[in-house]
Amino acid sequence: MPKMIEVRSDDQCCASILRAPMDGVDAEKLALGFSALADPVRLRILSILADSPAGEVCVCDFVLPLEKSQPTISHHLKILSDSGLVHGERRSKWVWYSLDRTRLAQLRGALDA
Amino acid sequence: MPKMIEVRSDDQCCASILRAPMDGVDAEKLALGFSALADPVRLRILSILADSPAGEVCVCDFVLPLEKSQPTISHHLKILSDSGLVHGERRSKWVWYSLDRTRLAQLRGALDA
DNA sequence: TTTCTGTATTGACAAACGTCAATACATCGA
DNA sequence: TCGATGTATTGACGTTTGTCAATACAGAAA
Repeated sequence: MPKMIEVRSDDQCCASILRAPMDGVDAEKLALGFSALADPVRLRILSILADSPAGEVCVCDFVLPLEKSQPTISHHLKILSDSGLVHGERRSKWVWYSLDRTRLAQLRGALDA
Repeated sequence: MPKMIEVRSDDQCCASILRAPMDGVDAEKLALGFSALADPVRLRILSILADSPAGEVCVCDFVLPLEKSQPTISHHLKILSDSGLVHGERRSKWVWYSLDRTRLAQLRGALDA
C-alpha cells in the first residue's frame, strides 16, 4: 500500500493579527499554530533544536534533558510536526528532528506590528 | 480592605527561543504567554483591538461580532489581561480594553531568528 | 431609594490536554 | 531466524480549558 502523504492546500500563512480583523477560520488556523507553542516541553524542544550545531537532534537526546518519558516526548514531537514546526527523518533506528524556521517565522509574522 | 494589586517582579520578557536553551522556568513563563494566543476568540479580540481607530473597544462591542456570550467574552478578556496583552479601564458603566503592543512584541521577540 | 444596564464571577458540564505504563512497530546485529 | 534497541501508538487517568446559565457587582438614571 502506498504511503499516504498529507498535502496542505492552503498556505496556513498569516497576515498579521494587527493589520486587519480576522474571520473565524483564519483565527482557528492561527490558534492551532500558537497552541503548538503553548507548552513548556515543546518550547524547550524547539530551543534545543535551534541550539543544535548539527541542526538536528535524535529523539533519544530529548528524553534526559526534558525529564519526560519517551512516549511523552514522542507525543510532543508529533504535535510540533503536525503544526509544521519540526520535521523528522528516520535514519536506521533513529529519528532525527530539525526545526522549520520558515514556519516559525510565519507565526512570528502574525504578530508583526 | 485595600485592594490587592499583583506586582510582577520579573520582566517576563523573553530572549528568543532560538538563541539559547531555555530552562524549565523560562519555558513555563513563555508557554503561558503563547497559551493566551492559542484560542481563536482571543486572537480575534486582539485583532479587533488592533484595528480600532480609537485604540480601545468596549466589552459590549465584542459580543456581537464574536458570537459568544458576554461571560465568555469577559472570560477571554481576563485571560488576555492576566497575560498582559490587554488592559481594561472602567469609565462609568463601560469597560474599555486596549492592546498592549509592547507585550505582544515581547512574545514576537521570543520567536526572533 | 429603586430600577435598569454593563461587566465580572460562580458553578456546572463536556471536550481537550499532558502524562505514563504497556504495547506495537521498525531496524539492526548476531 | 532471533533478540536487542529506538520510536510510535494505545489506553487510561487526572487536570485544564471553553462555554453558557444564573447570579453578583458596579454605575447611572429616575
